[in-house]
Amino acid sequence: MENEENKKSIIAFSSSTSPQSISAFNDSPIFNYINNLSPIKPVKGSSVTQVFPGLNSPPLVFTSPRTHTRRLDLKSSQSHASSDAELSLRDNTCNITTGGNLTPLSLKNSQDVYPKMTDLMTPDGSLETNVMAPAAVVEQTEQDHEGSLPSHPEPAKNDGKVISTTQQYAERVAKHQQPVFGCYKDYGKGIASGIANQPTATVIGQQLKVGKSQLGKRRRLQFEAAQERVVESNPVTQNPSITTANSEVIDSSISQNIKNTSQTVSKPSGIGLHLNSIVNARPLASVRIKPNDGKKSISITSHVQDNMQCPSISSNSNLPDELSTRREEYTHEAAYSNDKQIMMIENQESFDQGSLNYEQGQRVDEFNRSNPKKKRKKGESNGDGCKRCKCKKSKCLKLYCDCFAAGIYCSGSCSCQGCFNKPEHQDTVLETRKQIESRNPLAFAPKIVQHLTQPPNSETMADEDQVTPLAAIHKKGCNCKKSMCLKKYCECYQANVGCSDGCRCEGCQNIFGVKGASSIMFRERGTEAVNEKLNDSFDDKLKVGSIRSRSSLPAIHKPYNMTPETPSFQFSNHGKDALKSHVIPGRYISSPESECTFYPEMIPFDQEFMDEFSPSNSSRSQLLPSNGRSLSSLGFRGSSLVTPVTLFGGTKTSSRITDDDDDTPKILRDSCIQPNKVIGTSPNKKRISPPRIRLHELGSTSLKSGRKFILKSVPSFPPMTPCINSKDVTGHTFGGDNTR
DNA sequence: GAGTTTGAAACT
DNA sequence: CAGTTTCAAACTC
Repeated sequence: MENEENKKSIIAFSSSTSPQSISAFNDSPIFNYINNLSPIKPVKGSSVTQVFPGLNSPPLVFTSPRTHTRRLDLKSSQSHASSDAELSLRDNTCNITTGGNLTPLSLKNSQDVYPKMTDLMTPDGSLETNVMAPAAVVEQTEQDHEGSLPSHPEPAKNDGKVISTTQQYAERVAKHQQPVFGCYKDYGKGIASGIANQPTATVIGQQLKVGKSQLGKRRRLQFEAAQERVVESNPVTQNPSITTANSEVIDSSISQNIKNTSQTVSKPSGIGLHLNSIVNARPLASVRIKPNDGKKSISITSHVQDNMQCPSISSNSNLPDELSTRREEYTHEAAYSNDKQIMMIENQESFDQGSLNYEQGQRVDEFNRSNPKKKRKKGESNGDGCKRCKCKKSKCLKLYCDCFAAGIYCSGSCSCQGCFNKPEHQDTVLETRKQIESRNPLAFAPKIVQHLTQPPNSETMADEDQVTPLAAIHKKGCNCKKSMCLKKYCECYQANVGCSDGCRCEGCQNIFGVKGASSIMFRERGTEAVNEKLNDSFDDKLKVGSIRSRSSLPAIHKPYNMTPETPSFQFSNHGKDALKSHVIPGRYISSPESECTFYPEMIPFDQEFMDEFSPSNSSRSQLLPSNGRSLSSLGFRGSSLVTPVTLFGGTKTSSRITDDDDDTPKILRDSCIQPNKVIGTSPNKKRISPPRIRLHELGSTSLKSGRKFILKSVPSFPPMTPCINSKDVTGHTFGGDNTR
């Protein structure tokens, strides 16, 4: 009975979008409770990036107005979560979509959002995610954690070991399989496989811990899908495959000291993987390990990109005030604060090194912030961080236009003239886009592709501190003649990637790598040079500063270049799994032991699922136990969406360390390559991370038990062209709607 | 803020 | 595919 009631409540809340229902909700004890938890004051309005409906190509913004609706169905599904594979699949889809689409920052106006994106979420149209739903559910869960949550398949057992201090709670929740935060829950495979429970439990435990320690944050999490995802992004939390031991370790480490934790979600970038999206890119996230009173603390910081915001933001009338408020808050935070500290985990072991990069990053950020001029130029973004164009003749219907190229509509912040890149001209936009794509199928595809490179010194890599280098290159290459690839005129430089043999540049001096030279060598040089410069001073030599700012975070800059926004986790295995240099859609694997640079991407779906269905999912970050088993469900993934093709088109099932085993057509692979992935790499290929941080260290047991977490990069970028259905230009583009 | 430089995109 | 033109961002003053 109780379960039924719960379900009803949840559903009712979820489904209700009417003012009355909202009002009712606001008056509910739960809501009050929530309000009491957070000091944050409600603000109205939320932002949503306007994206071209029906664009398959680069997933730009994942937000969709509909995301906020139909939550009922989702909820219902979840609460009724069954082992049904189909259901799981749908959930998974939903989740994926949610993860990508719910970028907090981008959600503002549902009506501006491309309709199709919303649809993407649910194959049958019933599973759209609703940001609110999670919160409601959470509340329900909390209030009722003792009791009866929806009937789910019996959750996996924790072997009697629970994960943390909040273990009890977690377990209870886990049993009910209630999504604590947002959409991540145990979507997809996890559910189907029935293994989702454990992870869920872990996640919940962690979240709870965090939440309890920081009510305000917790509240945000509840209301902010994105934030939820941040939490979800925690590798430990989402992966069903995470064993109890692992969970325990991680959890314990987390529980030990969650302080100063500001959980925020990375700002969504409305820009896809196109080079444009990379411009002005900043580190999305970084992991820092630093000593803290004798304890090792790991802080994961997501760096929000100023420019990744969508130009068009409007208020979302569908959201309750509270939600809107949260969104607003988030938006502001994201807009004005590039660095989002997502989580801090403290461990009791001593810290040795590894904070350098982070510190540098901090310095860089500070530098950026302290240099308005630079910042302004750099992003040419408006106050809210949205990129804006100034097209005068192209009508914003050509690739000249950053907005168009990025797949987003121009907004009021743009100073373009005769702009057609607006929702009201959707047809024109789509048509033009089609036209361009017909000319060049990959016109909207990411220009930056990553490739993993074998660590310079494999022996060195034995060191756990090593991070597998992940290099990125401009697919097409630049053609610079005068800038020597040292200015943003150069697309390679702009993307913080080195020039490659594909470049036709003259006098290349790209600090990220010179054409024709060993990328690693050059990158190292570049990084070192950058670092040196950083050490010199931040205030003088803007030029240098410019370079520094972009490259200053050796470990980080790469990642952010490529990724627009989604946070993802990455653990390096020190190159043990290093790939040979090649373009990879995302087979990046690194070990947890080394640093983790990551984007707080949260994709709630099970990685294994992805593995099985996606040929090109490689870029997605994924935690894998050393034994090769996927720790999926960590929910880390690129901001980008996973197109249906990406998710289901493939047949590959396992090891995808190299492209060799990838059946994905080259075109798909290329297009799917994600710039977004996290690259836990330092430009110089040296260990970036807080070197000594190893998961096993985090929790004394986990690693000792022989398990390692390997972060696998997952492609967040959906295949563009290949995935495009000539007919289905309509929408479902970014989310994976194509899967249907 | 205006003007210049630059290189990608578009065109031929 | 190469050459030219167009375009808007990056940059300079």
